Amino acid sequence: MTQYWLMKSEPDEYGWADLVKAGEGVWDGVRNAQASNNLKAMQVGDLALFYHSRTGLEAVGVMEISAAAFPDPKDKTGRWVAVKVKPVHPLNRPVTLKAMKARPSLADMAMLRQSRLSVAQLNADEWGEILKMAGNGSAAPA
DNA sequence: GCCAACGTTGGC
DNA sequence: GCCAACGTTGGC
Repeated sequence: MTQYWLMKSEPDEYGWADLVKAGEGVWDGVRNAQASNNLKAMQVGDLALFYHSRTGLEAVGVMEISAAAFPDPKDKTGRWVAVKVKPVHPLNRPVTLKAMKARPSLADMAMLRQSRLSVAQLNADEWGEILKMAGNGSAAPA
C-alpha cells in the first residue's frame, strides 16, 4: 500500500529546484522524534509532497521515496535517520498553506494541526484533494 | 521524575 | 524580524 507524506524544507536551504537538478536527494537533518518516526515508516515507492516552508509556504512538487530509512550520515549521535527521494513531477499550480487551510476536507491534516512537524503523513483523501487543487488530478499524470 | 530554562522551527 | 508553539536539557 502506497503511503503519502508531506516533507518540509526551506527553499533557501534545499528547495524543489535543487532536488530536480540533482535527480535524487538525501532527506536528512530531521531532528524531531515524531518526524523521525515518519521517516522510519516510509517505504520505497511511497509518494511525498515537497513543501517550501518559511519562504513560499506552498507545496510545489511530488517526489517518490527511493530509499527507506538509514542512519543520517550527518548525525553523530546515531539517533536520527534519513531517506532518499526522487522528483516525480512538479505541481501545475503550487498549493499554498492558505489554500489548504481554507479546505474543510483538509482540516485534519497532521501538518496543519501541528505546524512545526516537518515530516507529516497524509491520508489518501488528503493527497487526492491537494493534487486536485494543484491541477495534477488522477486523470492528469505527469 | 518534575519542571523551568533554553533552543529551534515555522507562520505571520 | 518577531513571536508562539513545541521539544529538549539539566538542576534539583
